[in-house]
Amino acid sequence: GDIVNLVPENTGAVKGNCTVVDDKNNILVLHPDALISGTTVSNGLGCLRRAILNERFKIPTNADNISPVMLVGTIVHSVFQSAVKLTSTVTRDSLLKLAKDAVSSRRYFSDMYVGLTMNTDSKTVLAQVESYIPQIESWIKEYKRDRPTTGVGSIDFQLPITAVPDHLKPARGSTVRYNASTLNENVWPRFGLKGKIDLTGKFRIKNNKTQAIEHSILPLELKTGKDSHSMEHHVQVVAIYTMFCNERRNKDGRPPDSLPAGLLLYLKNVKSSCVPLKRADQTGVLLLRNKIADYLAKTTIKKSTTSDSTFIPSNFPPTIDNTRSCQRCSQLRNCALMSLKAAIDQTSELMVLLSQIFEHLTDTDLAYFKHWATCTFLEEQETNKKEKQKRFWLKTANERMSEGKCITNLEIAGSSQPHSDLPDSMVQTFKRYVSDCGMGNTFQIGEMVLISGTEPNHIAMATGVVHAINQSFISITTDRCVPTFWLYFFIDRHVWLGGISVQSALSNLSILMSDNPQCNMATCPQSSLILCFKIVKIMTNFFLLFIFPPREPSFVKNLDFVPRSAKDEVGRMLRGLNRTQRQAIKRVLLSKDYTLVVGMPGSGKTTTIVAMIRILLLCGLRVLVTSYTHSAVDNLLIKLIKYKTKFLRLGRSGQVHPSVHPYTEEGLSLNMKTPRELLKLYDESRVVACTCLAVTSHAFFAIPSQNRPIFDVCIVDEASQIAQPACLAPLLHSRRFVLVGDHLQLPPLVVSQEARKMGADESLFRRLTSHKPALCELTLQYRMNKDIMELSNHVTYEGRLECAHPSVADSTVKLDNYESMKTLMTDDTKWLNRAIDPKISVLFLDTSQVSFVEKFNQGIHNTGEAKIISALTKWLIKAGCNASRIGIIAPFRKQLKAIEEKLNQIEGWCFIKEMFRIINTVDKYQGRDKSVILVSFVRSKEEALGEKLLNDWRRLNVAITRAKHKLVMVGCTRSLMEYDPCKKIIEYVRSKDLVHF
DNA sequence: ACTCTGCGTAGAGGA
Repeated sequence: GDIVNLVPENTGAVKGNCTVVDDKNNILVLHPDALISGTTVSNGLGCLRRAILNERFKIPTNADNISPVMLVGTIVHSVFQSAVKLTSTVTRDSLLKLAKDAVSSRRYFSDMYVGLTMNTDSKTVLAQVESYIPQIESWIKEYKRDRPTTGVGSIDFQLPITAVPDHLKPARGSTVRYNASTLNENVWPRFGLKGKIDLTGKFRIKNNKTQAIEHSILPLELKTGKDSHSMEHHVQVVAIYTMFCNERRNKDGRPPDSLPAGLLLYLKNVKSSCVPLKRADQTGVLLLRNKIADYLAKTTIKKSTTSDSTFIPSNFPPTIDNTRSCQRCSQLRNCALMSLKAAIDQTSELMVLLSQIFEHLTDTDLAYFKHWATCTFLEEQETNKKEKQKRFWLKTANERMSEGKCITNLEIAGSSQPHSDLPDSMVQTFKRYVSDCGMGNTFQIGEMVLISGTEPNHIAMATGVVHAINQSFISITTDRCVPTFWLYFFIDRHVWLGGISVQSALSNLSILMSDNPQCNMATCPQSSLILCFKIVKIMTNFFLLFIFPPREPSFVKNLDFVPRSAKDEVGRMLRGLNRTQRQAIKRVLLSKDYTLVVGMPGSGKTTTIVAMIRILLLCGLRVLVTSYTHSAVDNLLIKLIKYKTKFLRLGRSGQVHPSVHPYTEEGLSLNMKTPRELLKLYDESRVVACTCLAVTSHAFFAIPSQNRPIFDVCIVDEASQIAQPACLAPLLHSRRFVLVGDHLQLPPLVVSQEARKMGADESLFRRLTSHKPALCELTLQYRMNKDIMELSNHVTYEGRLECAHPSVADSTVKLDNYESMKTLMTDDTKWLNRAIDPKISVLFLDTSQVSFVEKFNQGIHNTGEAKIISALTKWLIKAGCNASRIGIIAPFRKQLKAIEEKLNQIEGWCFIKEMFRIINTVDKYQGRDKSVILVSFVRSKEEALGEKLLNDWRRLNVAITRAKHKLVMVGCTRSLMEYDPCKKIIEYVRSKDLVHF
């Protein structure tokens, strides 16, 4: 069942109906849609296991992201590329200027920041970069032949004859034309490989066999380190890049005698060589690639032999057991963790090495890792199944176009322009060659896209971000000039393939298992997986953290630590809050380790967090604010802005809410000249906000562990919706933390049933709710009137919800035209009358007698219910209810579509629905409310329904707690009685006579 | 076949 791609090379190898694939003929690519990077393959040359671990645990285990040496290498590359592009004569001074510009470029700010934390300042970096200038100068002087007539970006090089393979001699004496207009090109070929070429050029050469003059496009790979001429370099550079370059650029596939070769330049001693691509190299590389792709595609999970119910991934490459190389392997800890102790031969030398990794860990600690790693792998496996369908190159451009994921028939409109705000960025504009249908709605500004040429081999030439778009033009921000070899282009939405959630989950777990004192575990006498906390003294003399078994939270006795100067202000702020909110904040202030704040629906959770942040600041504490989604983080920040509280928002500005933009790193560092200023900004920010996943990847947190930024308090909003491994990251950077959420609302989304059975949807919040002293409940709510609240109290909250105010309890929907409209209603529309009547706050419209049966067509939907909902909506608007105050909820996406179709007749509906996000799934409605909520339950079937979405208490709870004044539910009670949560709702509304047939 | 968000990326060099 595995999918392969056959790359036909030699038609002679076809025998009858069969195509021969062997060491001499043709090439087979396994899982061709899994694109493996060139570095991963060359990594696999030394140790396959390490290559896989590198992919799985993307974030380096030693927490030092980029070493100063690497930084220098990166910058030298960019200086070299700029130097090649120079149209004026290259002088020592012009090169020095390039070096200076590169070192102070904003592009390397965050890397330079990491350097600073390791005592490497920009001066040191510049000095090292400058040491390469003479080499760059001599290389360019030797090979560059300026030809002003060829125009900008076209440069001729002369290469030494010895650099060219024997059978091919440069045409006309010794001159080889080298057109260096493409730098740092993306590589995504059909061999299932991806990568970036430093420099691509066009050769004009004479073939000694045929005497013909050929043009061949060759890649050049630059190395600034030692001229090791290692296997790795040859594999990465020559085999992979050459294979690709030849494939993509030299038309008609590969004429047998054209020049498949690549150039390798070691800049340190200016040694360049031309390495021809041999068939054996090519097949060798692809065999290795195929192995890696197979390991990555199938992380089969096996039941372990031990008694516990966890699984271990069985399809993992073996250890190489070479102590010399293993010793300094950056993946050593992860290698050990994936070996899970028992699997390694006890007598091997490697065992000694690995056992050191485990020394500080107990079996319980390891079981925790094993449990969550297993859940993560299971989840990945399930996601992979779906992701495969997303892989866009398996469909034609026109198919993608019709799905709104692609814009075809684009041509270049003018040359790349420098971006006005972003340094080092270019903007390339395209225009639609045919204008039969517009493209205005295809993409949004800020979205990531891929730019491709029209030839099948020219997929993903460059990546970029949508800068502007209208019906006929689209402009893309890229970090370099878009190659313009082709006439026509298409632009695709960037589909994300690598599971960042997998990588970050595994990395977080790995860090938790590290020897870092902040992550220390304690022995657990009880059964595993009960995460809890132990106070461990760490080097900063503060405390944390994770441990099993459950440890009760601890508190200080009083609030004496609040600075005298702040007391009045703190008191004033506390008085502005209600009873339960005040208690929660006091609890947080007194806490030594952790607090859980249960924010029930409409209880002013955001208000409380905002007040909490401001009070913590007044107490002189530094606060980290996170949540899983950007919108949740920004939701808090927007309120914080109103109080003029300063903060630093980390994260891609395209994802950040526009009103928070001035506070993003990009916004705040706009006029910065040196990385030192960035360091200052980081150091001085008392409130830092970002998503959980950003913590695992952002440079702010990436500095070496002993200097890792430690916050006094970390606040995690919507914590009940965050998967446990993802939630760990921010906590590892704080001394104590506050989780805010509601475990009676929706849990983290887990797609794998198996993982869910193992408890993968248990958030850290939920896990810790068993520690009652840590819990504070915000029970006073400002949203629902008493009838709606009572329903929720009955179904979920067991009477704990209270209205914060009598005005909340008694409020009803405002319908100015209701009375005049009532006269229009007949007996036939009695149900409508009852549903709209402002005095009735909760009503269940039972469809079981009219048999509105659900249908399945790319999703479950129910047209009958959709009709009812749209009729209700129209009448509500007529009765004087502003559309913005109406919310429509269904559990299934397809039903939303069905409802939308019915509502499209309303004038200006498209605009209104987008503007006020009226129609959405239950899951997406969490955290929001509307005056009137219409719920369509959809499910109605003759036979049994089975356990599905509606069987989750928490989803039902979310659905019924979104309405302030009016909640109308539409559904087939006969079918819904199958679900216990629905049954409870139906029994309640029946008992109160709130059902209409 | 329900529900769906988060990531810039691949390589930068060392042994």
